[in-house]
Amino acid sequence: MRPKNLGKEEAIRTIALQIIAEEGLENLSMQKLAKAAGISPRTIYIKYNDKDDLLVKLYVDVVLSEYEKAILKGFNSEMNFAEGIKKLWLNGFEYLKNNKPYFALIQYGKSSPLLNKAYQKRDIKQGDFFGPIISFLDRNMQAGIIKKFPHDVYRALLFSPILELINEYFDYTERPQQIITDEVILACCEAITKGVTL
Amino acid sequence: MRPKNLGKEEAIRTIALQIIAEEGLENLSMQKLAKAAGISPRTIYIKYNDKDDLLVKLYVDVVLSEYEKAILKGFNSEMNFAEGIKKLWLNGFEYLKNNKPYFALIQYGKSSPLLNKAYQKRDIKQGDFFGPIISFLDRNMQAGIIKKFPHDVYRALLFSPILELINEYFDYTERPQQIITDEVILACCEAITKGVTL
DNA sequence: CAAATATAAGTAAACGTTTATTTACTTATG
DNA sequence: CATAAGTAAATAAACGTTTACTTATATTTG
Repeated sequence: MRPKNLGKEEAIRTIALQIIAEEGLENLSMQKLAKAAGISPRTIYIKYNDKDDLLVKLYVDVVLSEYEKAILKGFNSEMNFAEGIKKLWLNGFEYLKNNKPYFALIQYGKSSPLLNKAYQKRDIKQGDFFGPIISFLDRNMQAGIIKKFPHDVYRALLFSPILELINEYFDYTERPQQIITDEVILACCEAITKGVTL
Repeated sequence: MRPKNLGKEEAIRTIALQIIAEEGLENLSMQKLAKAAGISPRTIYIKYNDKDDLLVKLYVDVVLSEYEKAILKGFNSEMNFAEGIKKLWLNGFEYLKNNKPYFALIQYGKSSPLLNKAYQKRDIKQGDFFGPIISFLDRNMQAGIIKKFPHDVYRALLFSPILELINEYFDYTERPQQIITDEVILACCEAITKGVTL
C-alpha cells in the first residue's frame, strides 16, 4: 500500500492558514488551496471529510491547540498572580506576533459561526484545555487576592486586551513606527492586573 | 420618473445584517439576499455598485456610524474619567445587546480584510468619528489622572473587554442562566478604570 | 385638468465563472 | 500484486453580475 505523504498534509495546513491570513477566510477555496499546495483537490478530501472539517480541524487541532501550548509554556497555576498573568501575556505576544496566520484564524473564530460553534463543542468536552489558567484563577479568587468573577468574565478582562494589542501590532507593521512594543505590553499587563487585584 | 422605494433599500440593509448575524458573512450571497428581501438581484445593484460596496457601506455608514452615535449619547469629553468610561460602557452594552446584527458585523470588522481596510481608510479621513473620546482621553492624560498611552492602546485596554463581554452575553442567551448582567458590566468597568488610573 | 411622455426604478431570466465535491483513472510501495 | 494515496478532469450547484424588458410616477403637453 502506498504510504501517506505527510509533507502534503503539512502543506495543506500551512498554505490554508497563509491564504486565510492574506486574503481572508472568505477567499479560501478548495481549488485555490490545492493549486497553491501543488496537489489535486481530491487529495484534500483524503485527509479531510469536507471544507468545514478542514477549517474546524485547522482551528481547533492546529491553531488553538498550539497557541495554548505556547502561552502555557513556563506557566503553572501555583505562580504569584501578577507573575502568572505577565507570563501568559508575554508568551501570547511573543508567539502570535511571530505566527500571524494563527492569529488571523483566532480572530475569525470570534465571528465565524462555524468556528465559534466548533470551539464551544470541543471546549466543553475537553475541559482541561485552559485548565491551568482556570485553577490559577480559582486559587487566587479563593485566596482573596483578586475579585470574584466567572471564568468567562475573566477571559474578557484579562485576555481580550492582549489580543487587541496584537491586532494593533500587525496594523502597525504597515506603518513607519511600531508602537506596540514589549514595554507597552508590560505596562498594559500591569494595568489590567492592578484592575482586578483586591 | 419612477421614485425610489426607500422601503426596499431599508429591507436590503436590515435583511443583509440579519443573514450575517444568523449565518455568517461567508454565507451572505446577493441572490439569497434578494430572495429574502423579496426583490430582484438587479435592485441591489441600483443602490450599490457591487457586493463589496454594499458590505463596506453597511459596515461604515450603517453599523459603525449608528453604534458610535449610540455610545456617545449623553457623553461629553469634559466628564469625570470614571463617569465617562461608565457612560460609554453602559451605552455600548445597552445598544449592542439589543442590536445583535450590528454586533455581528462589528466582530467581522476585526477579521475580514475588506471591512478592516474600509474602516481604516474612512477613519483617517473622518477624524472626528471617535473625536469626543479622544479628547476625553487626552485631557485626562494631560491632567495626570490616567496613565499615558497612545489612543490605539487605550482602545484595546478600555473597550475590547466590553465587546468580549457582549459576545459572552450573546453566548449565554442560549444557556439556562445569563451571567453577563448590568452588575457584572459595572464591576468590570470599575476594574478597568482602576487599572489605568494613576 | 387630464392624457402623453420621459426616465429611472424595478423585474425575470440569463450570463460566464467559480464553487465544493466526485468520478475514473494512475502511481507508489508494504 | 493488492491497496490506499494521489491525479486530471468533470460534475452540478451557486456565485456575482448583466441583459432585455416592464412599471410607476413627475413632468410636460394639449
